Amino acid sequence: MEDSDSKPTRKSASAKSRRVPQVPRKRSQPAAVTIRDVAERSGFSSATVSIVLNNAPLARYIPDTTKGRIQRAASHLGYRPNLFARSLRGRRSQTVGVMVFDMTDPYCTLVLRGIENTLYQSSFLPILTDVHNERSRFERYLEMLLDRRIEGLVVLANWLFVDINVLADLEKNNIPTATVGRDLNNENISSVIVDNAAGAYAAMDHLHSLGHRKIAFIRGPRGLTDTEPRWRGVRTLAHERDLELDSRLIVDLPESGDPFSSFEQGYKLTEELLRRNRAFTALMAFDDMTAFGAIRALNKNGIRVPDQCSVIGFDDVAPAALYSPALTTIRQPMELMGTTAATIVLEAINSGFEKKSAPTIHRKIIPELIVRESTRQLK
Amino acid sequence: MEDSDSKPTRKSASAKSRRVPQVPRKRSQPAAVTIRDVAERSGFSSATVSIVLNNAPLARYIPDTTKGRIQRAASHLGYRPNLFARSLRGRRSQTVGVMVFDMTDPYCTLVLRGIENTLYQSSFLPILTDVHNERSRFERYLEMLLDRRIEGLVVLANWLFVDINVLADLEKNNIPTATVGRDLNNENISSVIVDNAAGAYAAMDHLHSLGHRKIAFIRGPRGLTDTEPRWRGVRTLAHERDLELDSRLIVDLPESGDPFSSFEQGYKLTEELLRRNRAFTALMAFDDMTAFGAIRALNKNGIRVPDQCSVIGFDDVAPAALYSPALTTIRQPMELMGTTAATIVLEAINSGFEKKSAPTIHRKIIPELIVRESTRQLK
DNA sequence: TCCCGAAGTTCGATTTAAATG
DNA sequence: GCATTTAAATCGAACTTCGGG
Repeated sequence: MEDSDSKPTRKSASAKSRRVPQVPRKRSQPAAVTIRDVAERSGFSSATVSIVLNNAPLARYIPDTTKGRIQRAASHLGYRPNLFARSLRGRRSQTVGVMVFDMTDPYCTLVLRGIENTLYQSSFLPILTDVHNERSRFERYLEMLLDRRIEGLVVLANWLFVDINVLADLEKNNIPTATVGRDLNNENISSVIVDNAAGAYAAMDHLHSLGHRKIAFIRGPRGLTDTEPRWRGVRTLAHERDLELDSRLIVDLPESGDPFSSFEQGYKLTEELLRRNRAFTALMAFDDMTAFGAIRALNKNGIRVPDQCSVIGFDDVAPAALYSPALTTIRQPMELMGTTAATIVLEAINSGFEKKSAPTIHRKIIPELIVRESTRQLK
Repeated sequence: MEDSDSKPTRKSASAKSRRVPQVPRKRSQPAAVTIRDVAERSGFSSATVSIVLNNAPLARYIPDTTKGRIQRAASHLGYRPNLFARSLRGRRSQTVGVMVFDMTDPYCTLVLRGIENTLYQSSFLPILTDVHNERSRFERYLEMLLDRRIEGLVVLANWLFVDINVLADLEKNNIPTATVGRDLNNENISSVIVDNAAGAYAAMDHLHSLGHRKIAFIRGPRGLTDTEPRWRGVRTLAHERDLELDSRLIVDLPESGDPFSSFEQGYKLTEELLRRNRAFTALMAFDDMTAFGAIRALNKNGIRVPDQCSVIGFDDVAPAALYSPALTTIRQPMELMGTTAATIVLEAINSGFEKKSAPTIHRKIIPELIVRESTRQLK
C-alpha cells in the first residue's frame, strides 16, 4: 500500500533529471520539504501538486485518486509551502500591520486583543509596532511595514502629533487602513471611535440622577479630539436639566503624550480644585487615569470616595475594576473596537482582491455606563 | 549632470532586450520599482546594482563613480527591495515571533515594550501572537510562525499548561528561543526570570523591619513555578529572624489561567482570613493582582490600609503605582526582562549566522523592593 | 471536445562563475 | 593576474499554455 513508485512512468524519469543530482544541503537547517519533493514522491508534477494542495479551480478535473496520492505524500513528508515564494508570486503576505502610539497606555491591551483575535480567525498575523509617540519612529516603522507588504493596517491612535499627511503613503500604496480612537476625517481611512458626547452625557446623567448638583470637572487637553465632544455631552445634559456649571470647578488637563502624566495631572488638578474652596460633591474626570489621580488626591486630603465625594471616569481601563473603590466609569468597548477595526480592514482586503473597491467606514460606538463603587447617592 | 544614458553602450542595449516590451502592469498597485529598473536607469546590470546597494564583499572592486551613479538612480526611483524575493533567496525574514499566553495580563505590557524596543534597534519586527492559554491555539500559532520563517522566538510564559514537549518543534527547527517568566529547564531554550526567593525575602524583610510579626500570607497556586521559591524566601527570612509562621494565617490561591481571577481570589481568601479571627497586622500577597483583591476586601470590612493593616504585593504591574493607597511591592523589571530576552535571541540569531552556535542562557534577575503607601511602621 | 497532466515562465533579488580589456 | 562588470543559476510556489488520449 505504499504510495510511492506506483507510477514509474516517464514522469518520474523526467522528474529525476530536473535538478542537479543529490547535492545534500550544506545548511544545518532541517532541509525544508519543497513542492518538488512532494511531486517526486507522489509521482506527479509540481504543477499538479500545487493545484491539488491549493484546491485551485483546475483541481476540478483531477481525479480523487490523484488527489489522495498527492495529499498523502504531502502530509507524509510534512510539506509546508514556503510563504516567501508564495508571497513573491502572489503578492499577498497574510500580514496586517498594527501600529500603537504608546503600548504603555492601558487602553491598548484590550484593543490589541480584539485585533489579534479577529486576525486569527482569518489566518492573518499582526506585526506589532509601537511608535512611542515619536514621529521619526512612526516614519521608520511605516516604511518597514510597507517593505513587508502588509495587506492592511490598524492604527491605535491615542496620540497627539498626527496630521492627516502622515498617512499619505498608505493611500499611495492602496493599503486598507483603519484607526481606532480617532477619526482622521480622511476619505480613505476608516475609523472606529466611541461616541464621546453620548458617553459624557450618560456620565452626567448618572451623577445628576444621584442628586449631585455641585460637580467638578477635569476636562481633557485641548489637543485631543476627544475633549470637545465630551464636554459637549456634559453641556447638553446640563442644559436639559437646568444645571449650572460653575467655572471655578472646571480645570483642564495640559497637553501630553504620556498616559501616566494624566494620572499625575489628575492628582495635581484635584488639589488645585480643593484649594479653590468651592464645595463639590462629585467629580467627573476626563478619563480613568485622571480619575485615579483624583481619588488619590481626595484620599490624601481626608475626603472619602464615594462617601464624601463621588468620582466618575471614562474608558473603563482594566485597573478600574480592581481599584478600591472600584471605579464607576463609561466603558469604551475596547475589544469590540479592535475587532471592528480589524474586520473593516480584512473586508477591504478581501474586496480589493475581488477588484471591488471597499468603502471607507466610520463607525461610532455608543459607550456604556458601568456603575461600580466610586459614585453614590447624595444624602 | 543627469545620471542616465551617460553610458549608452552595449550594456543598456542588452538590458533592453531582457524582458518582454513594455507591458504596463494591470494592477492598480503603484508599479513597484525593481532592481532592474534601477539597473536600467543607471546603465549597469542588476548584479552590479545588488552588489553596490548591499555593500557586498565584491563592492570593494567597484569604483566610486559607479557606486554613486547606482545610488543616485536608486534613490531617484525610490527603490525599495522586495523582501519576499530577498528572503526567498537568503532565508532570512528579519522577523521574530512573540508569543504571549494571555495578553490581558498586565505583566505583558512592559515586557512587550522591552522586546519591541530591542528588536527595533536591530531592524527586526515582531509578530505578536496571543494563545489565550489554549493549547490548540498555541500549536496553531507555532505553526504559523514557523511557516513565516521567524528567526527567533520570545515566549512570555505566564501560564500553566506547559510541558517541555510543546516547544520541541522549535528545537527541531533550530530557532533560538527565550522564555520570560519561567525557566523550562531545557538545555536549548534560554530563559529570563526573576529571583523569586530573593524578592520574597526582601518583602518579608521590609515587613519585619517595620515591626510586623503577625503576618498573613496568600501564597501562589501550586502549579506555578513561582510559588515555591517565593515561599522559600519567606521561610528563609522567618528562620533567620526567629519568626514563627502561623499556619492559620496562610492560604493558597487555587490554580487558574486567568489574571483577573487572582484578583477575585485575593478578595475571597482575605475574607476567609478575616473569618478565621486570628489577628494580623500585615498581609503578603502572592502578586499585585492578589494584593488589589486583598485591599478591597480589607476596605470592605472596615480595615484601613495601611493604618490598620499593611499589604505588600509582587510584580509592580502598572496599576500598582496608581492605586490608592499606592502599592508597596517587589518590582520585576519587566521592560528589562523583555529587553534581555530579545537580546539573547538576537545574539543567537547572529551567531547562528556566523556558524558559531550560541549558548543557552539562563538569566535570573534580582527584583527590587518598591516602598509606596500600602505598608507602614507598626505603632 | 473534454479530461488530465506536464513543461515552462514568472515573481525580484542574490550570488557564482565567467568574460572583458 | 587584476580590476570591473555581467550572464545565468537559484530560491520555491503559482499559473499559463499546451499536448496527448
